[in-house]
Amino acid sequence: MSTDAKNNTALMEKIVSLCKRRGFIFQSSEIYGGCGGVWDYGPLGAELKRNLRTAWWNAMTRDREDVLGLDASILMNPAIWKASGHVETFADLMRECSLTNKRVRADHVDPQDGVIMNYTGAEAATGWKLDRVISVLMKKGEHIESFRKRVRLLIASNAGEAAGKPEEIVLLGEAKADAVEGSIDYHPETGGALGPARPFNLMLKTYLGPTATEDDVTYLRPETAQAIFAQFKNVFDASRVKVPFGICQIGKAFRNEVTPKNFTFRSREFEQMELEFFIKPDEAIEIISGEVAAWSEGADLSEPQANWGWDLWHRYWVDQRTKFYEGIGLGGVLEYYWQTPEDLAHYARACVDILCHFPFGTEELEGIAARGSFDLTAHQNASGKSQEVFDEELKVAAAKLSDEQKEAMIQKRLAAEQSKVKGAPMAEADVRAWFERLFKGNYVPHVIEPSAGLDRMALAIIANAYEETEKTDEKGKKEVITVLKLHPRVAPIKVGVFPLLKNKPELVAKAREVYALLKRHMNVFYDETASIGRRYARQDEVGTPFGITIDFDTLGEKGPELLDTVTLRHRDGGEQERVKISDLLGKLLAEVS
RNA sequence: GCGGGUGUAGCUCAGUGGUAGAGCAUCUCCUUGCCAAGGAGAAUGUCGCGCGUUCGAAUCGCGUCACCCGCUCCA
Repeated sequence: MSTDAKNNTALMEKIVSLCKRRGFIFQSSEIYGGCGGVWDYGPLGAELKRNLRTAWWNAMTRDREDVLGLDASILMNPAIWKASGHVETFADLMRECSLTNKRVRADHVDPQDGVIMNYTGAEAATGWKLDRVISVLMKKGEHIESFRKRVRLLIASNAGEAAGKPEEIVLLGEAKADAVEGSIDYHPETGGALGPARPFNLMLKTYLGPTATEDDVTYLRPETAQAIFAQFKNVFDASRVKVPFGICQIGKAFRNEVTPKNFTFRSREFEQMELEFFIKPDEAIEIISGEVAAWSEGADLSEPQANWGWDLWHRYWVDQRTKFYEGIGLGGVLEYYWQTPEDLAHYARACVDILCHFPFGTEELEGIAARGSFDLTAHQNASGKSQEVFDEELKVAAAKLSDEQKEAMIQKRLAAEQSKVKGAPMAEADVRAWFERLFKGNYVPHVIEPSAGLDRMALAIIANAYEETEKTDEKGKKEVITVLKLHPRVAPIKVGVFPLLKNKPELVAKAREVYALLKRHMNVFYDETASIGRRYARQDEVGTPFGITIDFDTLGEKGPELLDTVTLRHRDGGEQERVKISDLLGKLLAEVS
């Protein structure tokens, strides 16, 4: 491992340790030896997550007029997961290459010809050993030396750093076995022997109903989005909204990750915050507004416009989400990855990953995808229930189009279908049928989906707030001071209240008074033990942005002008100011909300 | 899933076959007039879990669980 990587691993370990020590995050079921890939939030972690949830909910729905909230259940009719493609994609039997662990679908192995070569194991100069039989297919026409080189490379890449350089790996007990033709027991690319066929379903299976038969199988949702699509029509009908509008939801989702790792970053139970923002198809915009606005560098994205198509809406949401992250203190550490046409799923038109710097690398916090009408159409087809909306404005505008204008739109779309990078083009008859509905004012809305992970967000906040400084005291003793520079809006504790000395009842009484005053409005921590410096330090370590100290001036000992004033200490920089108790609440609320 | 590593007090770690330790943190009392001060005392672990070897296991062996690192996976 490089020095950087070691430092980053050490940093991550310190963060994990702080999280446990101070009650942010604990390992699940720890007293029973833990439980893989799941984590519990302690008192401070619960507050942090709650603050993030509230910030997201306010930004996405409460502060807007065009987004509605939803709170759907985790368990749903399994037909939803069939329609969405989740069951099909992950219920397949897969076989794993014994050399590289690359997986192939069991029913999709191309037949191979060649000679089977067996080895009893392998070893390396580093002392590393592989003590199991390796069976690899030497393909027809492959030279024995290039074959051996290839095997060494595959072994090295799977063993990681322990095995050292590939060319220094020694293959043991080489033995030529049978020649095979049309064998489906070897990986088509690597030639490694394939293991038994096993299901690799990333969804957590459960039984709905006490009889627990195969008929009762359902899944814990692997994402919250599908519930929004499934309830789209109900929300639409119940809320007197018009497209464009959105539905957002916060909730738990579950995935049987093969390898949970990086603390809470990839876990099997996690919380998502998702918005499905429904928009008109571009063709509808063209009919109503005459044209679809084009994006250019520096375009004004602050206020949505009637002539925006999916591209501008997509960029608008990237902009909105960026502003959100800036508002919780993650502004400076974000990166963006615009997926290329090759990266994109066949139904997606564009997808931006918002990435954030973590000690273990730059990883995805949120994905913002333009998914067209893929999801609603899939549910419309599978359920047989129309997911179309009727748009009066569109119907009126379409009625004014000439037949030539209509045909020109159809031709334009047909050409676009032919030049698709991924997926089959839509048949002409289907395109014409779709326009037929559109001209009458009916369409299935398209969607922009900003999908964020709450646990990742919480981890990003903690990791990026973590700061160590070395301090030397009067005796020359060096010590490391840890500060979590959390944004006041997300900090679990907003302010600490301290009497300067606990053996002076007047100070304690006054401090309790201030504590009671603030407590009803924010999370406040009262502390009277140990020295004032230590109390400040304790709060710095958990990211409390403010400290209030009640001293003898507060009691009026230095004159009436300081009576009922306190020291307000700022975590970042440590500067102090004298504030009247009556001004405290307003001043603090402005900072923390 | 494969390979490597780790697992001892809340945290960081020492302890390699013979009665479980240190520093920090925690709690109590005293002291303390603004940035991890000092004193006195207290509490805290069947050494991840199970099985085995041994007169005797934190220590040796096997298994298992969890975490970390490297592969792999991540719709």
